[in-house]
Amino acid sequence: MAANSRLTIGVHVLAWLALAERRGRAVLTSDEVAASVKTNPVVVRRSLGDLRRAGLVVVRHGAGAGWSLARAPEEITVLDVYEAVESEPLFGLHHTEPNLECPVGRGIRPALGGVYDGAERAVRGELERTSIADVLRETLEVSGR
Amino acid sequence: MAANSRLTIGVHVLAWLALAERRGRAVLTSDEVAASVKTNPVVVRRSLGDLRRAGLVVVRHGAGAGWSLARAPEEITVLDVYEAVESEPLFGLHHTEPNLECPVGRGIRPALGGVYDGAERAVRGELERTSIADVLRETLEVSGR
DNA sequence: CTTCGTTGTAACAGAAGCTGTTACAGCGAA
DNA sequence: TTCGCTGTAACAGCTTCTGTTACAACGAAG
Repeated sequence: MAANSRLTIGVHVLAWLALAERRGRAVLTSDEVAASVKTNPVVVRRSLGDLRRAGLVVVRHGAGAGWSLARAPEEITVLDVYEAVESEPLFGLHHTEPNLECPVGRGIRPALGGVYDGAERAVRGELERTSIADVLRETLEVSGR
Repeated sequence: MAANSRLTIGVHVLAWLALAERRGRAVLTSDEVAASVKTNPVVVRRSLGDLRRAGLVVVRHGAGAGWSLARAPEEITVLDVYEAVESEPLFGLHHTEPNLECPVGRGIRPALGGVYDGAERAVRGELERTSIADVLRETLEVSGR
């Protein structure tokens, strides 16, 4: 499948907000964020909406409106972003119920569910190890500031 | 996205072949496998084609044709199946290149790539811990034989 | 060497999801 | 009251997945 890029967009947006804040720009509009991601402002607002519902960013309305981080970038992990933007499990079970008259068809789903749960736990544990501040630091090292 | 079910189909097919073999049916046709998965035989042949290219199953043509495992179910891991049926990475980067004039846009992709590589490694390590024989055993425990 | 059941693959339709885009109502600070 | 920005609906284009039909190719059996 063409893997979706929502996690990438979400992390990019937060890293950019974190850098702007460090530079004294506490609030960014979706237009300004979209310029860095190079996509449409509505796409960014959709992503920021997910992040806002998860409590990772706050929004200001009215004149001088825009977005900022809800807490320090050290305290937002990539796992937080993953949970904010992703609702589907990593692996899907059968689209249609397998044949329940077959012993394999009858028992395979719970058996596979255990394996998939383990894989999800592994991914989450790994994503939790990295914060937005970590990503921003590595990003700036690569881009040479 | 609606997660795809190819890994599930692949594991189901192999578990069914393993059980059939244990019961003395060394070779199954795609029709017989499809009856357990409850889907179209062509869908099963597509999955079996992936598994054959990966060396997990062997096919016989002509009269009495059909499929069987290429090696013992204890020596096929869920990771083998994952690699046989899945080509895309777990997480996608930006669809369009971000703004390279922005420090974040310039460095975010390699930084995120490191995080995603770690997550892929974690998933693979977890999938490698379970064999088709393990899945079959748990499946039969659940289905009560 | 013919027969016949099965494989391997192309082609297509329908459904679903993602990205990108336009449009516009709603909000709130100034 | 104004004005800039948000929030969201609606739509198009693209891609992928599943399911389906169709048919050429293969090879064991007789």
